[in-house]
Amino acid sequence: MDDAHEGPAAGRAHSRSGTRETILSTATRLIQESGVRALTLDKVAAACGIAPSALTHHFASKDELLTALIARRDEVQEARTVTRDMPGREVLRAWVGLSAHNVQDRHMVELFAMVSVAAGAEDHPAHDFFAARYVALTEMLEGSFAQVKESGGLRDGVDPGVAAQQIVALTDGLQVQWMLDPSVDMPAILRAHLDDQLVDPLGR
Amino acid sequence: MDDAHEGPAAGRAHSRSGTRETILSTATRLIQESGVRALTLDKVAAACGIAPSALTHHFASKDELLTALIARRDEVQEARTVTRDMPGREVLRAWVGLSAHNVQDRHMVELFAMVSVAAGAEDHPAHDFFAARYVALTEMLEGSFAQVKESGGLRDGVDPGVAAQQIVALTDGLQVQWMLDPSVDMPAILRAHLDDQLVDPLGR
DNA sequence: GTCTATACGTGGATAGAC
DNA sequence: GTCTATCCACGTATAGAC
Repeated sequence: MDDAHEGPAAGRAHSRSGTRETILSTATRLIQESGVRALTLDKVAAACGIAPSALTHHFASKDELLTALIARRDEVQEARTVTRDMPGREVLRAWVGLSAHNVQDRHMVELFAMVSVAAGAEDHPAHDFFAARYVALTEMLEGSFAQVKESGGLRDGVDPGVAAQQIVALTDGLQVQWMLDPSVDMPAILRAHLDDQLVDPLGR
Repeated sequence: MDDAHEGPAAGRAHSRSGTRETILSTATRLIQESGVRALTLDKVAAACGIAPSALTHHFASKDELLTALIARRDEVQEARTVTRDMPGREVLRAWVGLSAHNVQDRHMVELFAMVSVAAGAEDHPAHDFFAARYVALTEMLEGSFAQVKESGGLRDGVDPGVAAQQIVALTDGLQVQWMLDPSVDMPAILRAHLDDQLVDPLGR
């Protein structure tokens, strides 16, 4: 993982200060244990064995820390789902599988949903980051849908660009419903949506 | 404490507590002007011309106030879109129209998204309220889809219950994308989704 | 029952010394 | 880079006046 493109306060490539990574994994662990709402910078610092204000040197604000957590999780999940050169259809299948995996990480889903919604506000520090994130995401998926379309796998009238926006939106929205009611079957509902668009069902 | 254990839902039965309504509309106005992030209880109180702690007597917490704002908006929008006895197909059309209307209320969309996501956390005070809200919403829409299905308007394999969850999730998720990129055409994407499920397109 | 005044706790940001 | 120390905003709780 290259931390080359990181935020404003990104360090040199060689710095590799283990502290930053320690903070990220510690914060992740705390969230997985007790949820985002319970997370305070003080607790993170304490769990890291450093002073609260020492965090400031690595992450200028709480929002920045949370955003870094998500960026970090993205890398892991991207590696888990989308390998370059993967056929479009397989990307879609992997996408559905991802939502199945997320069910085991409730608090991380909460974190993700909370921060991406907060970033929707124009004055939020991570607004641009998330905007770019969604552009990249939908473009990637649009490519997958386009690939399926070229091989005649898409039903008439289904536009790859629109389909990409839909699958992303559906995924985000389902997380909200699932948080409110864990019996909501995210993968099944996603698959049903795709099956409405694909000539041949994804199967399982 | 006031009467009984009134949930975050807040009542509409004992409607006229003048001040309560003043607080709600003032808070709404402040949010529409400056967004949710900028809203503090102090500002609300100041704008209402009352002391900050006077808010406590009407809304026990900030979460409760925000939830009441959403409940209030629900009533307006419900009246705007869904009239009882409205044919299922018309409900769906009205639902799409609603998203077109929301575009004019960016900050209220932010409020809605932010609170409903926050309420996803199990320890959030409004968790149960929002869970019930989504159940009511999806059941209403499921009824509409079922009605369309009975008249043969639904494509094979489309389940009314799943379709209801999908349209709600899609709407929520699209709001996130739209906040990050206002060029996202929510109504068009919603309509495209419905047209994939309906035998005859919704048209316009 | 509704308002005011005041104070407390928490949590995030800031400044400067080592 | 990390610390100590401080400050301030905000939400919440308490006591009391009308």
